[in-house]
Amino acid sequence: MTEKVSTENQLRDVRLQKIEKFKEMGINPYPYKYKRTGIATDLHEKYKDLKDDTETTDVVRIAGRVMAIRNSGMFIDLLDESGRIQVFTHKNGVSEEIIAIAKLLDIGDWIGIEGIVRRTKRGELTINTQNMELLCKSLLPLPEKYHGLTDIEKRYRQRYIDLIVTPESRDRLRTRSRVISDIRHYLANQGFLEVETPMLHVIPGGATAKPFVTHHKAYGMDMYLRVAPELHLKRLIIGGLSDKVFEINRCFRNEGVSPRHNPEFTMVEMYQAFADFEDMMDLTENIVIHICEKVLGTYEVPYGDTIINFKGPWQRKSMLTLVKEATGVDFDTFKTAEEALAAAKEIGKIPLTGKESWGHVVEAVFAEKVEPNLMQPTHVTELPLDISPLAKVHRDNPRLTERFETFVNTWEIANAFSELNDPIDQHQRFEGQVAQREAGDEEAQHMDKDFINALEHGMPPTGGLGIGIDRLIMLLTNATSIRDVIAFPTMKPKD
RNA sequence: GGGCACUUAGCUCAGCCGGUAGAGCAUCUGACUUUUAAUCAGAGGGUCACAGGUUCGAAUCCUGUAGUGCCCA
Repeated sequence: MTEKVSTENQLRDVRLQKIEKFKEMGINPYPYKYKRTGIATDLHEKYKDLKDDTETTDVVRIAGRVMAIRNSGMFIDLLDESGRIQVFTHKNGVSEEIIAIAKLLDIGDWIGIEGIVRRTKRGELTINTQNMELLCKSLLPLPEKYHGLTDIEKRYRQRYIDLIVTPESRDRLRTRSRVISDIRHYLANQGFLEVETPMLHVIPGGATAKPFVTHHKAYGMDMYLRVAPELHLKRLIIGGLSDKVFEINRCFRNEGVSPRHNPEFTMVEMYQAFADFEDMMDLTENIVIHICEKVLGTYEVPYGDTIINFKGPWQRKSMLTLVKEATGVDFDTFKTAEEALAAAKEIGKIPLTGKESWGHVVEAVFAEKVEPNLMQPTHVTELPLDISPLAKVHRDNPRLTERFETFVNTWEIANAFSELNDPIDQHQRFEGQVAQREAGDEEAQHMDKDFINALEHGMPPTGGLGIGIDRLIMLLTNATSIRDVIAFPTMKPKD
């Protein structure tokens, strides 16, 4: 036995031996169930007025994971889904078998405790063990109790460990779940029908983005993971399935990874017949304000050094106005892309190739000069036509669309428009996109003839809105990375 | 895609101008017993991310690779 074993294996071996000891005692280290009668926070609430150094006669059954062992096993901190509670096991109060079980426990094991509720003289609510059952023996050690798991990479790769030892991670993902569930209920209450549309697309569409390619064997063809559900949701509006539809689901974009971009992310998209982009602005605010009320209980949300105030109404300004305010330049006065490019050059530090259209120039100036200052919720309205291939032309200005993007903390969290329902116009826009693709723009959209065909059957005036759920949850939970609000973020394999 | 930084025990971290590895927690043995980062005594535990190079000698200096983080595009 000269073979060297790692510390981790040594620690694991010790626990494997403990499993054998349990078996020798006739105890199954992986039993089937445990009937509990209480959880930690409920007990803390129920007995909050119990005086120090007082014992009740109430017997409860709790279950959880051993998180700390003090005084040679006399005190155990148990963690269940609701929180922590202390367990006290004294050799004078229980059978020898229970003392034997307690001696074999490690941090990380799951146990069930039946016992009497009391409060210690130091004020800690405690369950005095009468009976103890091993519910699952763990083999691997948990991170250190004081510092927890600080290795960011390990927290993402092994989220199960992070969740055990990092309360903030549990809270964030629980908030995420509540936010999504709340949006779902809010929209349902507003008469929106929840639908599911394909993840596998033959033609990727509905957003300006690079798609993932996959392959369908039986059909012998490549397919794309969807970049947006937009075109299918509009088909449902055309079909009259419901005047209001929505979908909460994953989209996939084959782009770089950053603190604000995960290759797969969650969007809610909703479409409302007979509504326009102004109605969608109201809807955006109402949804977020509703979440603030229901989930956070406040409109003032701290993020980093600032406080974001979600209380409505939010500022609404056109992109051209904002650009004018920031630069003093009114791009609406330029008739051609050349004039706009020259003006942008004059402003300086705008990344441009010189081949941009008028709208792309406006967008670039906006991104550079306005976006970094949009901290409080702001609807940026009336985006240029040539960067909005699915939006309806503005009723007052043919170079603009009835579209807005909502910015919070400098991030775009929503994108919406009066949906283009003129099939001839849409066909021309697609052709423009195809031309951009052929000119080398990988993000430009494809021609979707079936979608044009659908539009030719008539889509009522419709407002459409997409909200990026992950970024919204980042804002609501003060998360610095999108990876903090996704349970299992995309990570490159280590080996 | 570019720049910078990080990677040492299961976890959290030291390790200086190059001399062959340290602490706390966790684990094990024992003591103690109403603790809460329990305490006390002792013990075991390392491919210093990986691959090269310089050197008598590398965790340390150099180059490359990988992963992660931050900033930029």
